[in-house]
Amino acid sequence: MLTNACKYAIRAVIYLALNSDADKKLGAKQIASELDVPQAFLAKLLRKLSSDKLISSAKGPGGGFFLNKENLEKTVWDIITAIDDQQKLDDCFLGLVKCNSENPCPVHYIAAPFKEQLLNDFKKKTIAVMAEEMVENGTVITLNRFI
Amino acid sequence: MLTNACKYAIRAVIYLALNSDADKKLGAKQIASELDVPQAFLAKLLRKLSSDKLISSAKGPGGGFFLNKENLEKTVWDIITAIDDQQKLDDCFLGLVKCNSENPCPVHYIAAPFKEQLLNDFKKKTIAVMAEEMVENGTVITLNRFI
DNA sequence: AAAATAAAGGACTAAATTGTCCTTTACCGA
DNA sequence: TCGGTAAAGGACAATTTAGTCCTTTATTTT
Ligand code: FES
Ligand code: FES
Repeated sequence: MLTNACKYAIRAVIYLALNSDADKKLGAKQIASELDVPQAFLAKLLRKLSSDKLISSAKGPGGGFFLNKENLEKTVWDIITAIDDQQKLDDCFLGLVKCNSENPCPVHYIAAPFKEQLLNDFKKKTIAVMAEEMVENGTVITLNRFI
Repeated sequence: MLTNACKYAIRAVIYLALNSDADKKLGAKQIASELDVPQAFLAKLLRKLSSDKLISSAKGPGGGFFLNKENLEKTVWDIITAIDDQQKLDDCFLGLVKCNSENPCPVHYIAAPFKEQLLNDFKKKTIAVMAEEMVENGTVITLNRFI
């Protein structure tokens, strides 16, 4: 579905949404350790997100990554398309060339509504909204390694 | 979600369910061409399925692969576990170490019911039932390359 | 028996994904 | 202005997944 790279990136951005701002930047090292993800690999992903303006960064002492107002209005979909060259969210679950209701595979009727919902969420909800919902639901803890 | 290998294998078995029996065996080459899948790769998968007694085979002229009664009572889950060493169907969609409702990720409430349904289908429905449903729904065509 | 056929088996290659490491650049504070 | 800090960048390595190819073995037909 999503690559590891993509999952790391999404988690990192949500983590930033919840824990950073222009006055509280976070280093790649710190984020990686909080998310229990390989440092250098995450650093590379953060660079990509930064160059795509999905997150903000500052060099030097006291520097790091954070989200500004524009960044908070991006969507998970923006992250997915930035990291995974070609994403496979609308692929058929059983590998048919095309997933559609005219020629559904045996699990299509289960998979299709799910994919639709998921895509809708990914495309419509901003990072800010996602983060907000997590706070409301008390699911903040889920982003780090302690189950 | 599922590897290509696994998808190929599932499609091949369903294809066999619909088109083969002890008196009408199908060669790897033929199946691969019908499913538009790499021959040698599929052949390897078929060997594995055969050695795991999920499909039947016969060597020599007139030989090939087919499903016997026992084979028809296997499930998609059997195929998945035979091909993908460790499957990732219950992984969290955003890469949390554990997917559960105590610590749901932002898409958990969408993903969880889907995964449950999918797993249930994969584990409960036999190949025979799957194939039957496809015939009833007229979805046979979907297994080959012509959308 | 010989030839043809098709699976069984396994060595090998290719590509994509995941991950590491080192150098450079920019920035801050002393 | 100098030293430390942290991102930017890119080369490189490792692993996993995907796919090919060739040889062997069993079976059938002539
Ligand atoms: S056709 Fe297979 S998931 Fe839609
Ligand atoms: S916790 Fe992420 S899908 Fe369940």
